[in-house]
Amino acid sequence: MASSLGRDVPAERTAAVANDLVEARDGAATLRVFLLQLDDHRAPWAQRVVDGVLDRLSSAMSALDDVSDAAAGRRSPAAGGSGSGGAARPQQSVSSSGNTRKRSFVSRSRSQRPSDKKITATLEDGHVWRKYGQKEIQNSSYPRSYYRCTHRSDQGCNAKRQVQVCEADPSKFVVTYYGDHTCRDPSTIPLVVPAAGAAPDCANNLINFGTSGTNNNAAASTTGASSSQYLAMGGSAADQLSTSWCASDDVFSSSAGSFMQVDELIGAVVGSAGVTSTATVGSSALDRGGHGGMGMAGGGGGTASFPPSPNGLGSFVVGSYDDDLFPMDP
DNA sequence: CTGATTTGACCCCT
DNA sequence: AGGGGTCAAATCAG
Repeated sequence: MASSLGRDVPAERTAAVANDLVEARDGAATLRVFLLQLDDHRAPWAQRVVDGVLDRLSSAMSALDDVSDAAAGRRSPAAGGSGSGGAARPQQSVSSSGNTRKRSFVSRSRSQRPSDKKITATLEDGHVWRKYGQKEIQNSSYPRSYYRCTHRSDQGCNAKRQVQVCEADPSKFVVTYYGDHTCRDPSTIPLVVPAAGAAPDCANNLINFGTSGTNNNAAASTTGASSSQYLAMGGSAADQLSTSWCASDDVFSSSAGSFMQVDELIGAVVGSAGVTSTATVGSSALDRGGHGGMGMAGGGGGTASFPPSPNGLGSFVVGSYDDDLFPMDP
């Protein structure tokens, strides 16, 4: 079909560019969070500037998407998730155990391109995930786990991710993200924007990259209370290991509210295109798996698996703030 | 009781 | 035909 557009741009290159854009966006989002710590006068301004950057990045990414879609001769929009092959073809079959299973093929966005891929030591990324499958993969000695955003049902958030233990370094995970979060659940925004007049020192509760939490975010394990409600930020900040795939380690110097200078931060974000996260933030994920992470919640429980959707705390939720909070200046 | 995970089965895509 | 992504019943924890 389309032939002219994508032909000039090698797929690999567009993928690389896309990846850079994703990382830049992440960095900008991170930066945004920090700029919010500024005083009331500068915060809105900084907010707008960063929003502008995010907007540009987003549009660049979508433009790139269009190009590569055209290049790949992609057919389904995959945006809403519906469409693609199967169409509406409800089927019914009987499993070996005698159960009748009806299946409706609504969204089989199979050839969806990853929006991001990271190698990380922690599975937390600030979103609440729900595991919906696990599978042994051909060329891998470790199973692959499939997660989707918890808010898929209530908000139609199509974000997904696949998690697999890194072959080269089993202490790390290869996390592949598909789709973007469209959910706007406040509970996924631990970074509470200080209400007007709120004491700024609550910053410590907003982001805490402190190392005190080296081990397990076991608390983050969903199995506890309703995972979507997990928002322990208020309590002991010391227990919160807010690691993030944004390679925060490279950017922030942690500990008790000591934040980087903004310009330093910008330099870090821009300079290091961000964010290749090999965030070796403790081996929390593994630790967690050790002490009861495995099959802690589920049924049968046999094969080794990943910790059940570790909701992350750290969190930089791109575009998660209500715009109303940041009115435009005249 | 509610909600999350496990796990085998199903089915699309390559 | 087989691999891989998803579904959904079964199971379990809080």
